[in-house]
Order: sequence, then C-alpha cells, then structure tokens
Amino acid sequence: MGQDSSEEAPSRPLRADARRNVDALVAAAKAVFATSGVDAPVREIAAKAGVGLGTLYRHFPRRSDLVTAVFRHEVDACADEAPVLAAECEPAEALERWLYRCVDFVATKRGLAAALHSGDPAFDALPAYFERRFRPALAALLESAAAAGAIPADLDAMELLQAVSGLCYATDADRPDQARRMVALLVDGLRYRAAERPR
Amino acid sequence: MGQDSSEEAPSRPLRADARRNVDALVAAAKAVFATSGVDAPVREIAAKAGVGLGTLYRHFPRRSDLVTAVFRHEVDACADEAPVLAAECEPAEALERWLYRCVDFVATKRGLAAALHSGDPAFDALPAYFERRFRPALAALLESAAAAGAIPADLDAMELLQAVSGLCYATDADRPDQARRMVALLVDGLRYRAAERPR
DNA sequence: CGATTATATGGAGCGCCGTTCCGCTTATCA
DNA sequence: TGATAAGCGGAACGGCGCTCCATATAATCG
Repeated sequence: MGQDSSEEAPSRPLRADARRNVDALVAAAKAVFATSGVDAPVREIAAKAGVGLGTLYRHFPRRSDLVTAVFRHEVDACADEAPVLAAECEPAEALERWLYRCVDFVATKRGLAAALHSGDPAFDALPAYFERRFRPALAALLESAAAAGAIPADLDAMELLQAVSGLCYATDADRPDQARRMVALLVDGLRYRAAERPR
Repeated sequence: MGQDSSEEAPSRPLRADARRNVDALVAAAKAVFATSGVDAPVREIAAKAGVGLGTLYRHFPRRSDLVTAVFRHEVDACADEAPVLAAECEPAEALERWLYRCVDFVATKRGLAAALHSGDPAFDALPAYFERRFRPALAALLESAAAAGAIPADLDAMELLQAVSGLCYATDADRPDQARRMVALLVDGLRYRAAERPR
C-alpha cells in the first residue's frame, strides 16, 4: 500500500544531501524512541543521525513531526499483517492473533499511545491516520469472525482498537505477557456473548 | 483502614506557618491542576499559593508529591466504596459496579492516568499509593465473586486494575459510555471463563 | 518579656529542554 | 566554472524542574 512519505508535497525534489539527512533522522528517531522512549531529547536524535539541530528542525519543524513520521511506518507495517493472518487462520484465530500483534506494536512503542491521547494538538493528525489504516484492517477480521458465529456482530472496530491500545498502555513494561492476558480476556468476553446470544 | 497522611512522620509537629503553607499549596495545586492540567508549571502553583519555590520543594520534594497529595482523597473516596458495594450487592454485581465507579474516577481525572504510566520515575510514588489503596479493595471483591463461582480465582487484582485504567485512558473523553462497555466486556470474559472451567 | 535556636522561607542560579536564527557551505545547473 | 538557491550547524533564547543557602521567624526558655 502507499508508502509515500505523504507529507512532502511534490512541489520540488529534495537535494541529495537533504534526502539523505531526512532518512538518517527518521532511522535515528526510530532507534532512539525505541531505546529511550518518545520523550527522548531532540538533541540525542540529531547527534545519532550525525546532523545539526538546524537540519533536524528544517525537515521536522516540530518534535511531534518526527514522532508522527516514525509512527506512520510502524502503523503501516502492523496494518498490513491483518490480511496475511486472515488468509492463513480461522477467523476468530486471526482476530485474536492480530490483536496480539497490536499488543506488541503498542508495547514496544511505549509512549506513543500517550502521545496519541496527550491532548496536544500537535498530534491531532495521528489518530486520524491510525484510524484510517487500522479500522478497515480490524473491521475485516471482525466481520469474518462474526460471520462464522464466533463473536457477536455489533462491535465497533475503533472501540475495540482503543481498548487494546489502552490495555497495552496501562501494562507494566517489564511484564509483556500481562497485556496479552488482558486482551485474551477481552476476546473471551466476545466469545461469552456469542454463546449467550447466538444469532 | 489506615488513612494516615503517610508522609508526615510523627517525629515532630509542623510549625504553624509551615502548616499554613502546606495547606495553601495543596489548595493552589488542586485549582491549577484542574485549570491547566497536571503538567502545569510548579512556579505557577507556588505563585498562586503565595509562597516561594523553596517552600514548595521543602514540603513536596518532587512535583509528583503534590499530585499525590491533591488526588489522595479522591482515591480514598473511591476505594472506600468497595466494601459498601460488597455489602449491598451480589459479589459479581458488586465487582462490576465498583469497576464502573473506577471508570468514572479515571475519566474525570484524565491527566492522572497519564502521569501514572508516563514511565517517568518522578511519578513512582503515585502508583505505589494507588496500589496500596486499590489492590485490597478490589482483591476483596474478586475473592467474594470467585467464592460464589461467578469468576475464576486466578486473576491478579493489580492486573485488572491497570487494565481498567488503560481502558478509560484510551477512551474518547466525549464518549463516557465507551469505557463502561469495554469494562463490561472484560467482566463478561471472566464469566465466560467461570462457565468454561468451573471450579 | 527578651534571647536563643531550630525551623522555615524565598528566589537567584543550575542544567536540561524544545525551538529559533543566521552566517556559512554545498549541490545544482547554465 | 561561477552564480545561486537550497541546505547546514550550532550558538543563543526562554521556560522548565529542582537545588542551595543567606535570611527571617515561630517556638522555647531564663
């Protein structure tokens, strides 16, 4: 699917060195965010990328733009796995496994969920992108599982998605299985309802 | 249960002016947090209380101590409702209703959950206090419900608590019923398991 | 009621943060 | 190759949490 950078207008091509620096910055940011969290100092990222602060701010006028850039890559990677799982598993199984995949996604990117809900208007575009990629992915999985009678059909995809995100966010970083257990509990809740109120 | 203030050691009584300043600081912090959120500058609180920074830091060595002080009584109020509900409802019903009560609590104090899980070691004292008050409250409810066979017995209270907190946190502020629906789903997950694997 | 002393105070100052600004460098192209 | 626009680095700025200590004052005692 479209991995265009989606923020560079086609106005003019970047100069070669600029292009190189942008890539280095995104790579450095991804690494630093993974190590030190999204609150890591901007200077650290610039240093790791081997560029000056001016360069960083030329390409990412705000700190949050860097976060957004990294976030989009990860979102794409995760969303694209949904159809893969759907093709190789039973519907309910695919649903559960993709949710686990989301757990890993959020867990390793701790603080991203925090940014999403920080109320900071700088991140306003982020939930929209998240929703645009994830909602269809999950909706397809839910539909299949509902058609198979494994879960009820009245569940809103975004609602479940936000729940999973919250579950991961609230979970201890040093107990990675905890979030999975809670998600499993959520899915069992769906199964309970499917059994109680079969179509 | 012990509602000692837990930071005034009984070593010596505070001097009169100090006592007055502590009260002024807590009142100012409560007002400022409500207006500008928990991330409001410390200086703003000190100014509103009419004291110097040194005074503020003497009584609340870390910013989070102020946050803790302000929210402490809210936590107590919520925790103290657990035994009340336990006395007037069926075990599973009491559990579910108290979790809803937690939802309301977290929903109104949005920034607090963020602070709790910010990963910032400065807020380490906060989760400790929440755990001290909430874990026993919830553990009692879980035990009763498990004894009645309504839910399985192998659930960790803190784990469930964190899950609920995360659910509330991830939820849209303008859709207050969403978190309740997700908590209900979680509880149904417990019912499912009790039915599948009765003791 | 002073005098004494432990206690409390206030705010300048420190180091770190995100962000801005601008003189210098360099890729690009006729 | 020289002109020019695009890009670059890092000093500097204001704001933050927090520390430090000279000063002020409530409590205590003769």
